[in-house]
Amino acid sequence: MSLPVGLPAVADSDLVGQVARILTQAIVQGRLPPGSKVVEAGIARELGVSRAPVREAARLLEKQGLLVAKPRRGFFVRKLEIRNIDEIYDLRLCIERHASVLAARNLTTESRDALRRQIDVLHKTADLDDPARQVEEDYRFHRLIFEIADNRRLLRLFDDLAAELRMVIGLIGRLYDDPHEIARTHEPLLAAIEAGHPERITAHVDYHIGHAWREVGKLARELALPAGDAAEAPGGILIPTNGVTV
Amino acid sequence: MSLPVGLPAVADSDLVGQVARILTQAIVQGRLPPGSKVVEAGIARELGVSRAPVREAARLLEKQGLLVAKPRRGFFVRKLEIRNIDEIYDLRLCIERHASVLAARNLTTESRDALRRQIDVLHKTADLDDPARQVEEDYRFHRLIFEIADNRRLLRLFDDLAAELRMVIGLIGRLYDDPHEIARTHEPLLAAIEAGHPERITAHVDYHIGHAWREVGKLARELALPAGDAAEAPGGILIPTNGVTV
DNA sequence: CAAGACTAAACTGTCGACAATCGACGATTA
DNA sequence: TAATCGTCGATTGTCGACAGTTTAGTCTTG
Repeated sequence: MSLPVGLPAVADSDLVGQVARILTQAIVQGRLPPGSKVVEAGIARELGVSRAPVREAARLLEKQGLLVAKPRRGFFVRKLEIRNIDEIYDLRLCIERHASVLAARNLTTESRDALRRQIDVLHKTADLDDPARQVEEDYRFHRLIFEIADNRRLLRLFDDLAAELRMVIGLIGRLYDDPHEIARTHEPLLAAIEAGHPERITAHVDYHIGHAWREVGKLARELALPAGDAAEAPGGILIPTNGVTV
Repeated sequence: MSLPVGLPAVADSDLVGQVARILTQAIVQGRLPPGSKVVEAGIARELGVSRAPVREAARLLEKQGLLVAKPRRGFFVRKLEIRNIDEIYDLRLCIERHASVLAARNLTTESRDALRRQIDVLHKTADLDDPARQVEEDYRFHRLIFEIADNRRLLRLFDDLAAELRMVIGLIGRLYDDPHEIARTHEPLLAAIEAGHPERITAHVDYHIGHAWREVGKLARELALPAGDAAEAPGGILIPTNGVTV
């Protein structure tokens, strides 16, 4: 009768997922720089697979916003423009406020401890002089908040945004000169969440994210990234206005 | 030399996009009911294309949340669970507050008039006794707000959410008994946006969306949709914690 | 020397094919 | 009788191929 003995749960072949992860990594780490072309056959050969899974993975990344598809020309790594950065941070600010308030509402002793532990990790990591790791652990903290908020769509959205943000940060370089600063600024945020006052929470999120936004924006402008007000890519699948046939 | 004669913009071959739109329509209109299996070969045959574009389109819809992919089993229309509805409305409330405030900030006489005209359209549509059309025009109004907010990511997100919402509404049936009610409730919202007070705006959005949320939730519970707290689908592509090699 | 025409290579979009796997159904066994 | 096993059709995952288009490079021409 098959006792529910544990769970080896064999690894799915799932080439598409793997390719998507690998591509994401490559983009986020800057190995595929913004604007560069993603040649399907090249990726396929390099990974030892055929083009079909690569295309499907590329489509996913396109929907996620890391790639842009130009018909008959292929996929390109999305270019970083000031406008993109502003859009990303604007959206992030919007959802992180919300997630933080939700997290406060759902906060348990365990989840609170998890957040505290993560702040400790941030402090410890600060001594390592490993910017990539620092970014990673920072991401972990904020992701925790979204996990506690307990809305899977919100979490997915954050992950998608985070991938783009990593691209930005990777390109721009380290964010703070003092890595301990990064750790310290999380404490009042957590305090506000523990206190549970929505206004205080959003104020702290605004300060926290807004600071990063301004910093990144400043650096981006120094690097003279294009503004990018042009239409760029038509984007998502819009539901056309058709005479519904229900 | 090709004078830049604007705009026929021939329908790109772009099979993937077309298939995605068609599939979206079918799902939203309930022709592919929640939980049903999407057989690649079947769709392909029916549309007269091969499986490759169908798969790519399905992957897009998966990322969008309309489909769920079970490895080695195929794609299934996402089941409607109470939890999904709550997540969708929660996220929608979050972004629509934000978009409305942004829209107020960006409001011009033209965009204001566009919103007013759309309310007129809503009133006119109310006499037609065409629920599908009513939903369509309602969607238009809210989409306008996101367009005015002028953040492409926000807009795309709204479109994605809207597709899921249509599925919900299509399944649950008409939302209001009095279609004029739906039109009237937009007026104070627009008034608040014109006034430009963030607090008043969010309050009105909360009321407006919250009302729909409660209505839909009530109907969903009457239909005894499953709660769906189970893990369901792992979801987005997470960036694994790897030793970065920069 | 620069602008344009032409050619060849590279690449995308799409297709059909094949092996591996899943699910159902009936046979087998305790 | 109920549970397990084996078989078979249906379906997915993946691949290689081919036509049409884009791109890069070369050659021509004013």
